Amino acid sequence: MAAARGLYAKGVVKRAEILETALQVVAEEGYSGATVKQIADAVGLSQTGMLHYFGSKDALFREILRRRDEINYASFGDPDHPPAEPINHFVDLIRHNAMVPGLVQLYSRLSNESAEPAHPSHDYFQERYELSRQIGRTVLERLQADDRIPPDLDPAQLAVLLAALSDGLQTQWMYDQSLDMAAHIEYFLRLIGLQPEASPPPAESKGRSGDGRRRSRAPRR
Amino acid sequence: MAAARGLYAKGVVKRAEILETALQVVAEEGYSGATVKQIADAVGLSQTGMLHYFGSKDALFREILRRRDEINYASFGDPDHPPAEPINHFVDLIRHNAMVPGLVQLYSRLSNESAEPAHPSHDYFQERYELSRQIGRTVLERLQADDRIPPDLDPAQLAVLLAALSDGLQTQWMYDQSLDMAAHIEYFLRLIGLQPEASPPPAESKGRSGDGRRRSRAPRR
DNA sequence: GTCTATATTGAGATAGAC
DNA sequence: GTCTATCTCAATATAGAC
Repeated sequence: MAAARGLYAKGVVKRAEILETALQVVAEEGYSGATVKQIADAVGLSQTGMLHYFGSKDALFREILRRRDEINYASFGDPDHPPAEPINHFVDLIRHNAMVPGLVQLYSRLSNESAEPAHPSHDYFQERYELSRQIGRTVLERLQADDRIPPDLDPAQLAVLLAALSDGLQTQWMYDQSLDMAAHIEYFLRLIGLQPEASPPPAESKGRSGDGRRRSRAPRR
Repeated sequence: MAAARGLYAKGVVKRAEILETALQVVAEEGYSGATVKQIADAVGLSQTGMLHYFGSKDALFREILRRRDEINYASFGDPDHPPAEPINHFVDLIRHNAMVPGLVQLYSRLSNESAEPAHPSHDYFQERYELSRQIGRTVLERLQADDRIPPDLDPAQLAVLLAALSDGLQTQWMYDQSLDMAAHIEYFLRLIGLQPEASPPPAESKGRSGDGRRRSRAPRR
């Protein structure tokens, strides 16, 4: 009945170990280096030996991306315990992406290849998109409650736009790494009138002066 | 020396014929149906017979997308002779995309798969992105000159955002066809304060009344 | 649990006849 | 110019030994 847990302790550890290595291989070697064989070699297992832990190539790569999300959430904000300034963390995450071209490529390709309903990773990505939009919406509602973006904006629609921008900027960036993804997201945030976080609670009611809300435009690019 | 032109008249016609058929196959059968064999069957040629006109699968698919752009430009605005209202044509094009899922998928996949510098279609997409941004920038500058978007916006940055939105919305749409891509683009355009086209030139200075520029928010979704 | 070795599949490229 | 038939190649899945 161990199948109920699905994995023995040792398997769990090994699995995790494989994912860490795979993540590194992809990040370093790029998407082309991301073949089952390459990863198996890096882990020091045979192809079959490694696939045993995941079942198939698709499942393995799906898990790589899942693991990456986990790491990103940990570094850039856990959805259950959102950081103090989630919108900055989002921008940081975008900025971080520019350091790991291989992972960006892996994500872009898989998310597009899995679009067909019959694809084994279809449901994973579908849910992931729903989740991103939901997180985005929550964060934006929070900003709205804090009076940092105008009350007439629709957080749900903005969340869709942010998710689209994130994906679309990555594609353009892959063709031109001089494009500054984070700067473009920041430009968008300024467009919607995002106000900087008010310094904690200093005596003076600072940062919310009577200048309405439209601020200076983006400087870059 | 016929190689200078590269093609005989008959070849040119056949080529065009193949592309039209291929376009239909992809649009109808989806990306999965877009195998060399499937297209060759639909055209009534053998795989080799057909590939003879293009050289390779990559080149064929690249040409399919190129031909599609041609058709879209013709229907939705030629870049050399921009239509009276290019921004509406852009939105129309997005709306039109929702009618041809197979082509959207083909485009999304190829544009992501070709991101590696070594890929045969890399240059094609790289140039296509540059061109889209350039067209976008020109259109936005025009809107700015006509006082239909605020003067402090940066057309170049907005062009990048529009291209990213277009791509990113398509990806999300593939996972949820109830997402209205055109409506989201329109929402973005309202966000940046786009004013409706002034009715040609009626005596009354209408449509540019003193309401500043921020208009009502998007209604949908 | 892990390996080696093999099978299978699928696509695309090529050669040479008609 | 076009077809038939064949080849190569890569990649993943599977069978069965240790």
